[in-house]
Amino acid sequence: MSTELSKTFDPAEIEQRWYAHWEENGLFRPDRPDAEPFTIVNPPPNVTGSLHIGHALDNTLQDVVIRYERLRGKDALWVVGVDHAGIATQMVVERQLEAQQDKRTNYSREQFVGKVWEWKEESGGTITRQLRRLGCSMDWSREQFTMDEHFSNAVLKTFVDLHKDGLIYRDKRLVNWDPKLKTAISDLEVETTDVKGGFWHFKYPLEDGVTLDDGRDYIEVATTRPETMLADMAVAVHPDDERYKSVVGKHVMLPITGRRVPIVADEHADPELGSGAVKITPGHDFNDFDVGKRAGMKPAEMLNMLDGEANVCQTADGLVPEEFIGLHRFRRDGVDGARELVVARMKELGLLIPHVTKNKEGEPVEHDAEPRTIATPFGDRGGVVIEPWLTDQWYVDAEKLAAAPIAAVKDGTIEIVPKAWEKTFFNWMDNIQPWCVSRQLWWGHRIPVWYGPAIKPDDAPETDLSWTIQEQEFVAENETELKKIVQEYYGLDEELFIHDSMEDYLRWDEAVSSGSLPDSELFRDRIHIYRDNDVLDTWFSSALWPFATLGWPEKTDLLEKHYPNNLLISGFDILFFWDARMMMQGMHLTGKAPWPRLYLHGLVRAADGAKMSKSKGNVVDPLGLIDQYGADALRFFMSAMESQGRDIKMDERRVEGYRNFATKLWNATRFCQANGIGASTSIAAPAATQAVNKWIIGEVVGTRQALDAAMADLRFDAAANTIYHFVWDRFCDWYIELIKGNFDEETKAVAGWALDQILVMLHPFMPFITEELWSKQGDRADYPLITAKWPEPEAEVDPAAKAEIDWLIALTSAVRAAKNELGIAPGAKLEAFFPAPSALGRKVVDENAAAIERLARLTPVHFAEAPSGAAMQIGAGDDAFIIPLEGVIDVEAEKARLAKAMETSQKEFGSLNGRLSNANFVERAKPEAVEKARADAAFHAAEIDRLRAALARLG
RNA sequence: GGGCGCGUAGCUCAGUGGUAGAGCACACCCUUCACACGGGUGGGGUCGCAAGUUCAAUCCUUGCCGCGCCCA
Repeated sequence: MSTELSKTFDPAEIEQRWYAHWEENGLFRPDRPDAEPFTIVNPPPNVTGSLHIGHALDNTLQDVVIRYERLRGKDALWVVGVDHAGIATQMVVERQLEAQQDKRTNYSREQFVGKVWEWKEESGGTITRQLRRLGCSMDWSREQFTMDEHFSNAVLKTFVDLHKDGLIYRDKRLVNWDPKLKTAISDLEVETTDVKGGFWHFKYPLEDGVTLDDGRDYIEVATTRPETMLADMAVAVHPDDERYKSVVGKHVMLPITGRRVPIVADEHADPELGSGAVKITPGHDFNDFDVGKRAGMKPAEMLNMLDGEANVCQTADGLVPEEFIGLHRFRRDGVDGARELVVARMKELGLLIPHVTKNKEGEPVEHDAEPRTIATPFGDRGGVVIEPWLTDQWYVDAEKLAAAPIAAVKDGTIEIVPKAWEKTFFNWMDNIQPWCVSRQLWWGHRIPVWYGPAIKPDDAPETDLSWTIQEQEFVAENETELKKIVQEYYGLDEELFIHDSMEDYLRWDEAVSSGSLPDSELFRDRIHIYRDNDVLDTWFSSALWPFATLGWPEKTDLLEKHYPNNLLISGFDILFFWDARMMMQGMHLTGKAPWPRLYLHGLVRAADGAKMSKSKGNVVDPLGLIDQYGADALRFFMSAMESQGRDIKMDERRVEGYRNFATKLWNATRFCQANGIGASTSIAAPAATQAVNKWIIGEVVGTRQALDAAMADLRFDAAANTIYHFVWDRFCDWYIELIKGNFDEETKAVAGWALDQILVMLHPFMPFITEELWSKQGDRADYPLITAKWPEPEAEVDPAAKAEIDWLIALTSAVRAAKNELGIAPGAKLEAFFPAPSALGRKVVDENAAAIERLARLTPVHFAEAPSGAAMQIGAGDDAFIIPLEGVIDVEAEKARLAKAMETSQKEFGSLNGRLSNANFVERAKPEAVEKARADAAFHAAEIDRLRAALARLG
């Protein structure tokens, strides 16, 4: 029996109650050992994070899919977890320390990491609680964290395996260095922004009495970063540049440092740009680094003039004047830096070439620099200008790993939806750069590499002592393995002393040479090694998410069954960061594509189309929307607006509209209950004899087919709109109206069944209200909707019933429209004549007299000629009703109405007839098109006749 | 500079080689016993501009204009 619903729909109470019920009863992952698996993994949000509108979209779409597949009987697994988010999380905890006038470096690494864990335990669950409010049906029982032991082991194994395969290596080269966070970041984490800057022109004096062909004794260079001249190592000119051919191979004397550097020929120098000569700072510029290498410089020889915080330090040649040491690279917080001082000194030396403009009076005005817009790299987290910096870092050979994913997308093993993204994907993958994966942080997966002194290679000549300054790398998953390989290298009987950091090792080394520690603490007889300080890029670990969450590298049953996953849904903004890297790691480590399909959705934008951001203050909080309209309404909004990757503009009115939709369904169910319509007793459609019941069964079938088709193509908008229109326009507006006053057993059974089907089909989009209504429609405690059965094609469309009801709807609509236009009260019941009924028309009128009286408000209907006199004429399909209204209607208004209809039909007929009389159309168009045109033309011809007769009747 | 996407009713968006739709907004009507977060009816669009392909173009092609994003 059904339980009476409250008069009003209160989402908050229902949401809270049902979510707890589902989770407590394990309904997010019912035990279905023999069912076909369906698996998705969530993009793990940052453990520091809280739910924003983008999460709401992303997780709604995933939940729609997973609930749909669960209802279809699959062993649906939605893996959930959070990401340790190295930089972001470390920043949060450091900020907390700052607030207490404390800092990270006041603690040991171990202590600090302990503090991060404490914080994680305390507030790391925020976002997972919020996902629950959205109704997400993830498998919380297996919640994952990238720092979990098994996951961490997988990360280390990956590093070791990639290293073994030669796909990961240490290299000294320029990295994108974030001087605020004091870590390297990958090129994807750099955002280039145009900022206003300057272009300074300097004279570099030529050495040894050399002059240019035009007699000048200096070479002009221009730069946007004057401070880097302290580490200049060359001046480059284009090899074909006639102006400078004579000085290639000669030298200039750098002002300020007095460094003598060569003039080299390199195609990097653009003769069109500035003077055509460029200063080369290989240690602080990516292009210059390449020029330097081409000129024969080794990375180790390249001069570095900045420390990790981008303050000036002494270069290896000791030529930077003392006054520069310690200055920041450029002005910061109102304090001048090295840039400003270099410019000042150059000006004093008369070596600054001023930029000259004219003022209003036409007089020349000198400026230090030419104003310029400069594309400047910023760190996406720290927000400060990135410094190209020469360091040792670990790199993944992304180019090699990219080959398999590229092939997989090309041959369709992986389908990217929408397809337009494939081109972007290829463009990036084809030009992929080595991936810098080491980060100078404490929070994260520590790189499993140790360093020790090198031993003399067998083939090294006695005179070559270069090995003595080399370090030997040991890469191992765990300490046992480490000991094994270290002892193999040094000789099996050596004992080890492992320092936890390079700093510890250096302290020990210092103590050995200075004798500052007693011999008993030095362990001179052991081999001393130390561990790499750095941790791995967070994306290096999250790239393992589709399989390491399932137990990899162990061959677990779960992994066996649920890997590869079936689908990945993510925002397009992490296509490279995460999706591509999952493909690379997944295909290399498991030999399989992580999923056959990748769905990319867009961004949720503010109502005015701007990107939401905290600084703009236009952020819409999804939890606020849930409070106001309910989670179901927000979810439905997200689904209905999601049309294959297009950005979604936030439109609160629309969320409100979907709340109204939920209310509509609530009230429709209340109405059903009030009339004895309860839960269906069968999954198959009940037997039906009445047209209206056969019709609604057919409509359910059609809706389900359209919904399945939309879901198969991941057309969330089409799926949502399909069910929306079925519920409102078919079920509520017509079916319920048609059955009012006719609640026989058949109708009650069919109505109950149709409502159940609605609840099932709508459930993926609006899980809370549907579950509530499902439970209140009948006692189904052991059969909750979340695990109910998706409608199967166990019912048929009855075309005859459909034609009958369509005719009835057309008649009703036509009568209402005519009354409205003629100003007749909508409720007025009118007597009608139906002199020449079609077989269909006669049947419908015979069998639905009550409905025609109630909806069309025609009664009685005579199958007879109408009496002469003024009357209005109503059409339904090929039929015409004559409604005498002598004295009641405005004859002129009816004439105008008919004339307007006549005009429309004539225009249509004219157009159709024109096409049909075109031989080209009849011969060359598709037969169906011709056939349809003929039928339409015939209809309009008949309509014109009917209207003409009606007008004639009016005189 | 290269690439991608978008331009359809006042707004937010679907859509199809056969003459255009939804939600909201708007106008008028309805205190009809599920629902005014409702019901009924209606107005409103040379589908950015131009040319081409085609019997037929909002849809395909090219160019242009405007907007957005990504990469350099």
